[in-house]
Amino acid sequence: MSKSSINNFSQRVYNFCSQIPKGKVSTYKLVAVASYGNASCARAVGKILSKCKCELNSSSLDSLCENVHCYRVINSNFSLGGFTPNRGKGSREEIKRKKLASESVFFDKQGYLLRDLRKKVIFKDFHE
DNA sequence: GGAATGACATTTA
DNA sequence: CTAAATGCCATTC
Repeated sequence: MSKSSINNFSQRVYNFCSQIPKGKVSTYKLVAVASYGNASCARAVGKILSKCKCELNSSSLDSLCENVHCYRVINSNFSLGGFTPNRGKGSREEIKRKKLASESVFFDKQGYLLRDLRKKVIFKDFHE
């Protein structure tokens, strides 16, 4: 019951996230606006993406994330956010940064998107 | 149906 | 920029 009613939400979240092109990133807020109409459900978006099977087995770092592009979604304040609050080397946040760095999207040592890139790599042009 | 949860956002200090 | 407090909402227990 609780699933079939608003399940479109999860569908849209995955759909829009897969629209983010390589070399660009978006935010939970923008995904929320695109999939729900406003940013109030940004927190729910994160919960959905947390289950996009981004389990990183030490064997294969490049997992199913490639299909969902969930690592291309960052916080609205341009910080990496997401993946896990656990910081330090070897953490998932580190891997998220590496993945984005491989697409020329760099973050400073504090975990914030470089200012020069903020108006260039933010993707917001979602479509149905 | 209700309480707890979380890869968030905004405001204030 | 950091930190704390408050609001938000789909999902989960």
